[in-house]
Amino acid sequence: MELDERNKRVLQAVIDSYIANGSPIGSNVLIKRYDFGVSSATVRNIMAELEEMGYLTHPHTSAGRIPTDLGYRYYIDSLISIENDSDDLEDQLRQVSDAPGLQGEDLEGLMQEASRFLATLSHCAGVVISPVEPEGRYKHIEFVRLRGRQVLLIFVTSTGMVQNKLIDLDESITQHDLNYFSAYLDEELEHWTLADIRQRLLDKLQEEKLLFGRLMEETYRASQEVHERDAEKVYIGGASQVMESPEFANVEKMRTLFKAFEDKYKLLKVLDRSVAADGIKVFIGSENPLYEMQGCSMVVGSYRAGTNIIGTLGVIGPTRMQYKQVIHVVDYTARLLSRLLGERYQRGLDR
Amino acid sequence: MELDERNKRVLQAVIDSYIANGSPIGSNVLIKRYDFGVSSATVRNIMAELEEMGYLTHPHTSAGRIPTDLGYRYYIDSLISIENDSDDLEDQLRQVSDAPGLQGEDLEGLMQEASRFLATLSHCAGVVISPVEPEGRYKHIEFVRLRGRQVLLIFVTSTGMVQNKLIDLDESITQHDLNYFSAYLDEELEHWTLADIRQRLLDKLQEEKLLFGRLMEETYRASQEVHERDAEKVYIGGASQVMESPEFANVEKMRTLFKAFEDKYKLLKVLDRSVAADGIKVFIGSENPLYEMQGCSMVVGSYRAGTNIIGTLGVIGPTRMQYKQVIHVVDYTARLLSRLLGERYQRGLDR
DNA sequence: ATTAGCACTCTATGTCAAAGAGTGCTAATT
DNA sequence: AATTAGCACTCTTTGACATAGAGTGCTAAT
Repeated sequence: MELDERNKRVLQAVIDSYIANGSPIGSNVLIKRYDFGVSSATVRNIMAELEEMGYLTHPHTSAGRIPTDLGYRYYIDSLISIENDSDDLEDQLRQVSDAPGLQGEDLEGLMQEASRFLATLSHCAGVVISPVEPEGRYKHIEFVRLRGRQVLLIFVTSTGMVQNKLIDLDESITQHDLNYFSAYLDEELEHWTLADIRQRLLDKLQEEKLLFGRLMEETYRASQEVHERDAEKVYIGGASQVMESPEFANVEKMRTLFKAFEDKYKLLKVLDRSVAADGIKVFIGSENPLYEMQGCSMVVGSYRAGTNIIGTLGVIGPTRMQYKQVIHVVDYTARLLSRLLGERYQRGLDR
Repeated sequence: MELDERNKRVLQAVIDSYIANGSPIGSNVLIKRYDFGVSSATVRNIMAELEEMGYLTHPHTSAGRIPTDLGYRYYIDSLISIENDSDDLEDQLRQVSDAPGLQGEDLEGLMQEASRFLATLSHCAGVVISPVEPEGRYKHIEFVRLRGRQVLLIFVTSTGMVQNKLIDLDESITQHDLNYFSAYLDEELEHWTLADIRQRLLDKLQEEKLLFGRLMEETYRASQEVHERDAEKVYIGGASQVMESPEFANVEKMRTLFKAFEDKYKLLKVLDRSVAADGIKVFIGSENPLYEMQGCSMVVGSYRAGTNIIGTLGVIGPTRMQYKQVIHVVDYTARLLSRLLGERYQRGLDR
């Protein structure tokens, strides 16, 4: 699959041009816009060659060429240079990332803001998955008696994540007893990892069928739920951006995409799985792991706390997107989010 | 604006028919489908009359009639009978509302589920605004020392709402001191309403510039934030449903609508304001308080805890929607949500 | 190996006619 | 006086057809 220099240049020109204008591009237009030093007939031959290799195609005989998914693949792997970005974009990035909202305290707000940030700068839908906290360990459980048999359970991890659950007991219990039980759990569970405490609770539960049996049981169940519910959340921002691009003039296509957006769980799985490794990944059209999105492309990256990858983010848009810019935006946002969350996690450390 | 019985029947027939089929309806089709006991010519005269009164219009001379917004208004106010619903819908409602998801513990999940419930049954986008809790009173504040100068503040109301905030102190503080301060606050603030405790904290803050000055200050700030952040949230479910209806084949129109969906704050204001009163409200086309939605209709209602209205919910869809069914669905969902939340609030009471 | 030239293909656009749906008016009927 | 039959008129939709334009692919010449 080696392409000589000239063929590469033609392929690049076709794809650049198609990305910019969205219309199939023919040999005449091509030599007018780019200077290859050869005639249109030669370009035609080259294009035919590229088509045979699977990088280009044309919608019908008398139309110009457009890239195939394979063509885009080659383009991204070998042809685009990430370095020479327009300063324009760089400025815009810095400007927008200084705006308020990204600085806010609220994790939820930050996620939402980040997804919107991605969307506005990439003109695609922005997707951010909230961080998992691999460092999280048991810190504290608090029980608050609300009314009668209703008790609020509050679960705190060492990273400051808080989850709560309402439980109904069979019989009333005093706040004093609750405090006692809480102190007991704190002692037994301190510093254990989130994964481990469930087992430990289970052990305790079987070991001693004591006064707090029922409460213990509920605590166990809660810890399980906390584990499940804390499963990462998916934030989608600026979905309406994708409606801008003419490829989605077809309403049916768009509906499929938006349906996929609504099934956040599926999206989560796909995004989570696909970004085990480092760096930015691009899924083009049919490469897309989600069937509903095979007409789209996805550019995804990951953000981290220290050395650990703690979350995923990216954009979803038409296959014909400005890959160069979008890759840069995703990369930038990933770093930005890493920094912002890093601040958050580090801030309280002893200095 | 009095219409005689026959005119009413014709208007109703036209609107019913248009809602069902989406195509303008002419005099011939009308007399074939409904039996008025008069000829098409007479019906034509009646239609012309209705048009002059502003209830009907036609897209061009040789097309049939379609309802105007005013026509829909009259239809909803005077012509549709809510009672005689199809048993079909009733069955469907009961069936879907028994499904899991609506029973879950998580408030956030419940809201999301409810919005989806509305969407699937109405074939419109479902909107639910999370409840404000007028009954909420101070219950407990817990401080958890995470690392060094970082302290997690957890705020609990009597209704079981939990909010948390991370604060950075200037100097380290022991968990023991934090517990002391927490106990102090519990004593000082117990049973006060959420609105009042902020003032009370402020008083305390000025009164005693003691050891906990900084902590108190942060607590005050947190209480303020909690108040603001707890502002109702907007949940939109099944937005892709509206793409089904042919009136949104126009992508530009759809984009406007989806942009409006993204600006949840605006949506919140409008929905909140419009449902001060009781019962179901319908906004038709240009009646819509949101400019971006003037091509749409909104059916909104409110849900309650006891006698207090605590939240709003509804659907947004094309002006040509199945009002009768949709109104019923919104009403049903409002009651359902009232019941589910009622259970939640009541469950812990002493029995 | 490159290129000029040309036949060929397919789309996009515009025009035209015919069919169909529906109206509004008039004159006749009840 | 209200209703109706009848008819001319209007406007959209559809399909057929011609034309212009863009672009290819092939062949033969360079």
